Amino acid sequence: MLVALGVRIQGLRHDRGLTLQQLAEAADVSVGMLSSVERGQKAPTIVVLARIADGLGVSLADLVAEPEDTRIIVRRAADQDSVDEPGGWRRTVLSPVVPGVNFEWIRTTLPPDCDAGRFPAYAPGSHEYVVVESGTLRLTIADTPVDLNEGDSAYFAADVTHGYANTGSGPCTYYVAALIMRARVAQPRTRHTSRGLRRG
Amino acid sequence: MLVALGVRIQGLRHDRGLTLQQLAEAADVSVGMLSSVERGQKAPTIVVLARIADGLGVSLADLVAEPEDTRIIVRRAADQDSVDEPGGWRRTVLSPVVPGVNFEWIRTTLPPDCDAGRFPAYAPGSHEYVVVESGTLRLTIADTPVDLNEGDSAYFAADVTHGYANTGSGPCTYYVAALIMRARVAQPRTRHTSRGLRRG
DNA sequence: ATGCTCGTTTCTCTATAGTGAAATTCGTAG
DNA sequence: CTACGAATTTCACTATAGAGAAACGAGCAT
Repeated sequence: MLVALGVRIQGLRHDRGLTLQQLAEAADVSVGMLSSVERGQKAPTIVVLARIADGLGVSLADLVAEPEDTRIIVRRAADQDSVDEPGGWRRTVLSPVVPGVNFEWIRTTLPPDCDAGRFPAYAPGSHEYVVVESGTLRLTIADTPVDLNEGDSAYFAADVTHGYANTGSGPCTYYVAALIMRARVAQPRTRHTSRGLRRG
Repeated sequence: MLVALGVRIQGLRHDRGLTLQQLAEAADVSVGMLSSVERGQKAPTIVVLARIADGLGVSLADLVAEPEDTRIIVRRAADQDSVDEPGGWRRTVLSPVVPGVNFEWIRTTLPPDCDAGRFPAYAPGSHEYVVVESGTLRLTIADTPVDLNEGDSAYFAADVTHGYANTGSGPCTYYVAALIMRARVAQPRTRHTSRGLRRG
């Protein structure tokens, strides 16, 4: 875990063509410390890690996030998951499942006067973007209703319950792009970290 | 900066109804340390911060990410930036600018046989998603061309040069959703410089 | 009040993060 | 092969993170 962070930092440094001392100066961290961190031999405090991130021009969150590996994924129209829900509405998932990325892109068509129901609150930091292609969509964020017409777009923080409904007399088609943060709920506690035997 | 992290941790702990000792046990961290961290009196190393994040059931990246403040942003169709480029193609930016979120959602229409040109490589970790609404789109990732027809969607890592072109005889309309990572190039220390994002 | 429990803070002490400079490796030129 | 400059690693030392337990303080019952 430490070495992974180290190689990640080193990779970013090499990408920018920086030497240890250059980055050390830019990040206001000693060269030796930087070297140790890159090789996973020392665990930096968040303050120095934040300085390193700043020196690299990335956010601290970016540094600790797992790196991306997949390169190109194409989903043909025929391969896309189209779900015809009982209520007469149709959803098409446009985005592929990419490990480490919590992005979903969905095209939905609702028949006239149809309520797609409410969705639960996602973890803090989740966002959703909506664009209406045709028709009228009533978006309800927590308890606040917003009416969107053709061409309107909206953004909202998705950490509250939210619902979609077609309030018009014709069908309504809209796109939803969602960045969902994952939040694990109180796992039975991993015991793989039985630290405490190294203290004398 | 440290106190901000502290109150954030404390808030998450209170949300879960945990006491210092409960979280300390769940996170395998001493109570005193946890207390100090919550009040910003000590700077934890990433290993203990990772354990704390684990105990809270959130990812390390979630912990260090700035909290979201904006709640709902609506952009009416009339307010959206529609740019008619010289080449005869039209771009509409659907996503609003949200601080801290590097997400852009754009609808583009290209006239027949039009090349929208190539875009530079973004920072590692950047992604793009594409959906073709109508027509035929030739996507070029690095040197790999991919042809997308109506309804096809694609994902690719945007840290290489990439281009869009309409190779068909009719107009082509497509959506691009982009998560762009920011990367600064070796500035002379501190001072958070701007972050200019733009996307075609 | 007195005693009890729960939650938090403070205390002591050891392990280690972090610095600055010397030592080492590694190209590359002479 | 030797010399030299740049990049990285090792070394000695100081500051502090982190564990463990004691001390503090707020309810709450008797």
